[in-house]
Amino acid sequence: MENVEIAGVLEELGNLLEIQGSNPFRIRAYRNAVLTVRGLTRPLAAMVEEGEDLTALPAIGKDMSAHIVELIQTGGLARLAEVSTEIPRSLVQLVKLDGVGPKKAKKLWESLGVTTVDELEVALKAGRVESLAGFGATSVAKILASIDDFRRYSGRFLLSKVDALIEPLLAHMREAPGVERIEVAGSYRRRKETIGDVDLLVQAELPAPAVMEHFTAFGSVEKVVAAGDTRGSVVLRSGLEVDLRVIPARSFGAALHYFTGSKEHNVAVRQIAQRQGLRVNEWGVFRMPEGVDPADVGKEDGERVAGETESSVFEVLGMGWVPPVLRENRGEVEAALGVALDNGVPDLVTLEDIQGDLHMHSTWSDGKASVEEMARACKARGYRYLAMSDHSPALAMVGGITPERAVDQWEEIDQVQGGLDGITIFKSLEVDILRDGSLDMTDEVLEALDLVLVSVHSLMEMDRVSMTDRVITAIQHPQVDILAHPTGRLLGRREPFQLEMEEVLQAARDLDVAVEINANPSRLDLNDVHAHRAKELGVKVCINTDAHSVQRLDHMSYGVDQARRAWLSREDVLNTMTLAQFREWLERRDVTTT
DNA sequence: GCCGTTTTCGGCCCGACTGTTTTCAGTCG
Repeated sequence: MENVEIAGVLEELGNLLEIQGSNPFRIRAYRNAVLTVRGLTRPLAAMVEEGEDLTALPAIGKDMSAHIVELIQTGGLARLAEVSTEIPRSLVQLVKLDGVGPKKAKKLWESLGVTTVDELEVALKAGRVESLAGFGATSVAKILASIDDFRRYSGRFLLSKVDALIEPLLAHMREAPGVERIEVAGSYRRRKETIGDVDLLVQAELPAPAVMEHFTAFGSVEKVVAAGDTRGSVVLRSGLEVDLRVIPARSFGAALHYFTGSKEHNVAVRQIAQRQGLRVNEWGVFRMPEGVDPADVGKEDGERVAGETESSVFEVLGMGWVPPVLRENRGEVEAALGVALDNGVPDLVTLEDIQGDLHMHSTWSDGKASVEEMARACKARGYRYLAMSDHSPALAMVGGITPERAVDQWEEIDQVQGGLDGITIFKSLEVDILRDGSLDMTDEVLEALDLVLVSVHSLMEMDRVSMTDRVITAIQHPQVDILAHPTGRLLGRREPFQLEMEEVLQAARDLDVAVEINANPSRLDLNDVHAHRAKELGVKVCINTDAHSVQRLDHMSYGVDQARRAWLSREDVLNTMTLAQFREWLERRDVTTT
């Protein structure tokens, strides 16, 4: 059993215990164990195999260790089976709804027999919830709205989750007999924020029954939906559907292009081909014989002119190769043809271009690692600078930094800096934007900081006009440098709050404030569309991880993918600057006022 | 349920907001 699956089971058990009303500290123990398991780089199954003591891991004690061993050895967990006889497992879905927590879920179940989101919707609409103690008309409306959000995202997986789920599958498939090459196509290859299902392409000579057999025999397969000669489809225990296609070498590039999509991109490319008397499908690019009805043509009829490599497909159509992240039919086809843009498809920013991470937390607020650990980890990632930006006091639950403690933290930063060369630590804070747009920190501290990030963490249900005023008021403060996670969205969990992004971006341009692409895979906020707009307006975009642990500094790649999907180049991104350039940027207002 | 230790059990991040109440439980972060 894979680590992600183990984490999933422990998480579900913890959630069920919470609904049952179990000791809250026991619940937290489960959550902490889940964090540990998710953060491991080695498979627990291998550690158990080698007889390692799992209780040496943080947050894993006697019971958790036993749970994990049981899961690995039996594939199941008796404790979970036991709990699910007392309480329906589907109740954990209710808790994911905004406005429904464990107590309300339990009440809905005990009073009305509601066990699923569908049943809850029926009960809400029948007016049976409103009369329950603790519920009212307002909460009914709120829950109904969050059911809509829930539906919109159900069945989709975060890109980071898919990364974790398919890595073992890819390793498994590399060992299949006759496999020459493996690629993941689809929205995964385009690096979309969420993924519906996974399209796996395998290059092998047909027929290749052993490849399909190997595929369906993968350990995490729950259900085999289809298993033919060239195409198979399975559902993994995680609920992720994976389609496999076996493709001969001569067609691999064409298939990779075809199955990478997007559908809209493919349509546009096929139109280009048609104008040139060419036909593009997943088997290749073909020149059609004169005077033949296309309806009578087989999949590989005509003269094959391309298909073995993906770039050959573009080339034969007179196009440059288009990076998958751009294939949304948003101008990339024209750009690759050299008709819409002078310089074709832009040179996109890469992870290697990133010189620093300007948003992260330490144990001074809710981070897991010390200032020194974070700084050393940034240095290990090749960065030249970082900003230590813990929370301000309005986020009391995370122990935000008061003006007094800020001064103490600076001392520690100076000490760490003194023992560390090759990387520069900027003193920063992620300051809360309060209801009226004022900032949750004294001007004295703000002026003393190297860099100020601001963000909204509360009162997210304001109307569009008030929220827009609030954010613009905040960035008008003369010390503000970066607007962090501008819309507050949490993929699959919370919609972005109401915000007139165009006004905010224009204000950011006028005020010379940068906007963030938060690289946390659950946020990716700004989205690709807004980040692209920022580029058009000349607003600097900053890609930050918002890491709360050393491990999560690696989320940077998700932020870079998002920036690439937004067409951003190195020069559009603030933290690709050299240290000297960035220092200069920090002084930009002083320069313009003199 | 984990952890650390005062080595065998007590501590474990908690304040703001909301909608429901009529003094606060539940949710959120």
